Amino acid sequence: MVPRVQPPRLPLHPVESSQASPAAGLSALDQVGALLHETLGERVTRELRGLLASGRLAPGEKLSLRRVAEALGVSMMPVREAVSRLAADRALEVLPGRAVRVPVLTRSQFRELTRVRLVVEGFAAEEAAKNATAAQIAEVARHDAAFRAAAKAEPPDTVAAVVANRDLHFALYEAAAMPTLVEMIERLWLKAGPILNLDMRHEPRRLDGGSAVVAHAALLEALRRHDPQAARTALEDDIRAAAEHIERTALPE
Amino acid sequence: MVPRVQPPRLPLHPVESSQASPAAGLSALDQVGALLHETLGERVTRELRGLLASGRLAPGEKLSLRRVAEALGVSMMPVREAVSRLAADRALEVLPGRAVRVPVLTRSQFRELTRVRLVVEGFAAEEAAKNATAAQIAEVARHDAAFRAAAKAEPPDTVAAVVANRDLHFALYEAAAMPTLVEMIERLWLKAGPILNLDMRHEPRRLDGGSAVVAHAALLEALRRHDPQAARTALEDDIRAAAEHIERTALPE
DNA sequence: TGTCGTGATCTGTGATCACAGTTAGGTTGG
DNA sequence: CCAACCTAACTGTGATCACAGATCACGACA
Repeated sequence: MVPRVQPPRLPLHPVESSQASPAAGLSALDQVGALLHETLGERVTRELRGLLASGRLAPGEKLSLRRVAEALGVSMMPVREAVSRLAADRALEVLPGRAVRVPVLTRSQFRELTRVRLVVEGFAAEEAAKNATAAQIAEVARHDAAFRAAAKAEPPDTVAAVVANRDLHFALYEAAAMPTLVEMIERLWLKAGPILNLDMRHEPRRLDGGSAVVAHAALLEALRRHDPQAARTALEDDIRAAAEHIERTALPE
Repeated sequence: MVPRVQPPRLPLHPVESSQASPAAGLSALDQVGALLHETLGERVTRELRGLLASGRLAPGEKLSLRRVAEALGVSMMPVREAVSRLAADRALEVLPGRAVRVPVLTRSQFRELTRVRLVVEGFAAEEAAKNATAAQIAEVARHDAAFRAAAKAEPPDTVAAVVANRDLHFALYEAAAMPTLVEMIERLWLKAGPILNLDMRHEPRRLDGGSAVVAHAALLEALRRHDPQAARTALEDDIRAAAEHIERTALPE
């Protein structure tokens, strides 16, 4: 009865063990039960988030709850919960009578998203420049090195570049020490992720153009000088350059 | 076997028919199937949102899926979906092994939320001042009048004031013509709603102090002059005044 | 009188089943 | 050969059942 013998396995990445950093200065007993509990629904949510953020799920692609459930080896229930959450964030959309699919951004939607990102992430960059510790700056530098390596490789390692770029940005935002803000930015990236990364996958030569490399270097220097205004400008340049490229090449209508 | 004969009916408000404003310039046929289809889960989500935004659900209050389902006359399933969505937005939180409850903001969380609101809503005010049509400005003025009436009544009509204040702010944000931005602000308000409105309910004399009235007047004048900078400043004053009052009176630890 | 154990009852989570609506494919009639 | 119908498969939604863990109150023991 099964229409195809081989179920369409989704390209799942391994569970990234995002080990919570242990809070210092607590009795050993206090941290025991903390990281144990993770719901299946949360796991599926994280899985789908990763797929979206890395562009493995293309805009317009349709998902089936049952297919996803089968691919992940769980029942339909946790998938429903995950899709509900992501749909609430507009990271997925459910058509009235049909299937659930990855939203396709119109040009004007993408432009608005970019403007919001400039405001919110620009603010995060300012705060990060004010508050960043030496260790946090070093972390950003580490991801910057990884990004440059991936971009300058022959041929460019687009997958590694996408990951390094994401890590670099969020290492910066974490340095702002504003959890709500970081969550908000994650939601924005979830919306933009599919186009951004789908494009980078198709057009790896954008990497060696160097606009991102230049912006990242300026960002790091501003961070080291604790110069909020320069950090914001550098980040805005980075976002704007990527957005302009997307608008030219990968946007419908 | 039921512990109490009278199930604890939630104070549900009637379904506010938030009739979507008809998009102008469309064939009548195009909007037929649009508002027909509403899932039970979506309805419950809207219901809970209203309860949160209006402060009918106090911070720390615990909810039971079965109780809510019973109160709304639906099965547990749609409630689960609604709670999943709201929990994804941190408008509700589910304790690991326990119940789901309205989050209790710490002082530092509230401060961060306020700072983010200043940035995001300040930007929205700027854009609104640039783009607002005469009709949109009139709409804001209408809600301002309603707010002043509620605030100056004897005794002050706190419920009407909360509604008018919300309508005023979102009429402003709508004028920015950035849907993603408005959604983002709605999420912020959902987090702050419980404390803000719980406080206004307990301390109605904050209304006649007039800081909000003054800020709203300045906002309207800036809007009429299409002065983005003044609009931002007025809105920031409004947010800051309310936040300072909350910090003084209604915050734990 | 204070404290610990214990069982009933509640919690959210997950799975399974039923259903109405839609889609797509295959067949039939022109 | 093309178009229209019609059926079978698949969609998300909702309900119901089962289960492990946590809470709370009552009662026994010190």
